[in-house]
Amino acid sequence: MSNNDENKGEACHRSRCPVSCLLELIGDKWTLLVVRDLLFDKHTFKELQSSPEKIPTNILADRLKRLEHSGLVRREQYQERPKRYAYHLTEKGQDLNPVMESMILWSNKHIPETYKLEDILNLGSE
Amino acid sequence: MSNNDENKGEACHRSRCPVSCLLELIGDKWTLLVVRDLLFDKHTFKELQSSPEKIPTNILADRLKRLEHSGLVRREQYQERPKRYAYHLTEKGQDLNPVMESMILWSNKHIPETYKLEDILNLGSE
DNA sequence: CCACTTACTTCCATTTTGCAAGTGACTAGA
DNA sequence: TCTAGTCACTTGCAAAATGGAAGTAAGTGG
Repeated sequence: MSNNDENKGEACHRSRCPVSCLLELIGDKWTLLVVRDLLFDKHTFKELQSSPEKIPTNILADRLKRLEHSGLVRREQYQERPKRYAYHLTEKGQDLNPVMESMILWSNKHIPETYKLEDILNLGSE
Repeated sequence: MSNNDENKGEACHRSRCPVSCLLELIGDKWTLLVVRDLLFDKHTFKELQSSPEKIPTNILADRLKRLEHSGLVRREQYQERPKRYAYHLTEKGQDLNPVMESMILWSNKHIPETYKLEDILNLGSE
């Protein structure tokens, strides 16, 4: 990361459309799954890696870096020796909750067999 | 559409997570922009092509096919000679509106200079 | 006939993905 | 001390996806 990269949180946008701009941050098959897991109290690399969709580790590392760079996620050391890191959503990241919720509602209506919100919470505590 | 195509709207999912399943349909940088345009009354290939993000034509054709295949979009001929086609959202596709709205709210809050909903509607009528 | 339009398709170099294997730092046990 | 194991990644590489440009098919209008 050079100095030039840092002054703007983001690179130049394709347009000023809010949908387009958000898609530049989360527009792919994996990023929102990471956000989902962070919302549902998974915080270490290991925990994020072990989700049922089986995200490849290089993709996970990349997405965490991007999310951190775009200010949605904060990486913090939770242990000194050996050094271990945990990832947490910033407020900006947590604000994606309504997006996530509307997506869940859509899928529950249109894709049979998808887990309801309660199912997800129950699964998490098993 | 044959009977065979219909029973499988989709291939096998990565998981039964509603977020993951929806991402298999719209999880990329372009698909939701097409849905956005269809929501905002753009219906021909030409119109969709001319959005400010400048989607490549091969990607647009591919995304329209996928959206049609997953039942979010319907392709219909609106003119006989020469044959011309228009794309419209099905009810399933229109139901993505709340997702779109929550995304717009997020961007308006967190990304400066993004258009508000009114701005978008005004631009459309110019 | 020629230019022009719409709705795509094809070609191909570059980029991104996805899988497997490897690395570095450390701990705990024989 | 040697060995195995854990966590948090990184690296290598083949395969797939993307993006830009050019081409094509089917028409219209002059």
